Amino acid sequence: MTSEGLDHVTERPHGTGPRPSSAGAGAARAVCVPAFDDVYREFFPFVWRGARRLGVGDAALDDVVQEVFVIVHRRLHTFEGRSSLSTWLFGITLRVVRDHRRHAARRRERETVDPDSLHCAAPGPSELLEREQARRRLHAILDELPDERREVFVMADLENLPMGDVAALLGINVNTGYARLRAARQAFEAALRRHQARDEWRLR
DNA sequence: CCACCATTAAAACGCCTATA
DNA sequence: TATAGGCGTTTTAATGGTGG
Repeated sequence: MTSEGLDHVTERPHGTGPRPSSAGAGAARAVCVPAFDDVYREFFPFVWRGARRLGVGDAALDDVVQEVFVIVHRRLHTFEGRSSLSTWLFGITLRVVRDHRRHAARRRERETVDPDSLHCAAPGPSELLEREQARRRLHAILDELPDERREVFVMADLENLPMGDVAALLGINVNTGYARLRAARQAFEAALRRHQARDEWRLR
């Protein structure tokens, strides 16, 4: 589920390995800034998915993603390679989504996925249907999480960003990030069980 | 005052890698 | 191949803030 894409441009696969931001790297790092077109092509699904999972409704999704890439286009030359490109992009996505949330709240039209809509999917091939239902369920459960936990959960678990980067992006202590992630996982599992139990009950 | 929750620091654990 | 060390992650306990 991770966007591999252009991550190689900034080296470092997700997970282990020395962190590019680790102190003591006295040697100058040659930062290869990728072309905007390549970034757009490679990371559009990543940004789209991230914004969706952070709670942007279908109606505003295109605008939010567009806004992200407008900023990326403007700021790409400032990318220093201190984190991976996907982390940098997610930071921008996060700020745009938060702005969107504030405006949506002001307009009293925060967009959420109606959990009941889980059962309104149009008929089709069973596999497509199952996938669509799983996607809706995921978003319905994510909508139940508090924003702070949702952000950590989406970045760390769903997009596989390293916790150090997640914490830095959110401006929190890394252990706080882990505590939130743990709480989010527990809440997610509990919600998943609730949804499954409700489905089984309805199918009787 | 008390209970609850979030945050933080520290310790413990497990995995990976470099080296002999 | 065995082992030491590094690093990321998890767990636990302490602390502070907030609401009833």
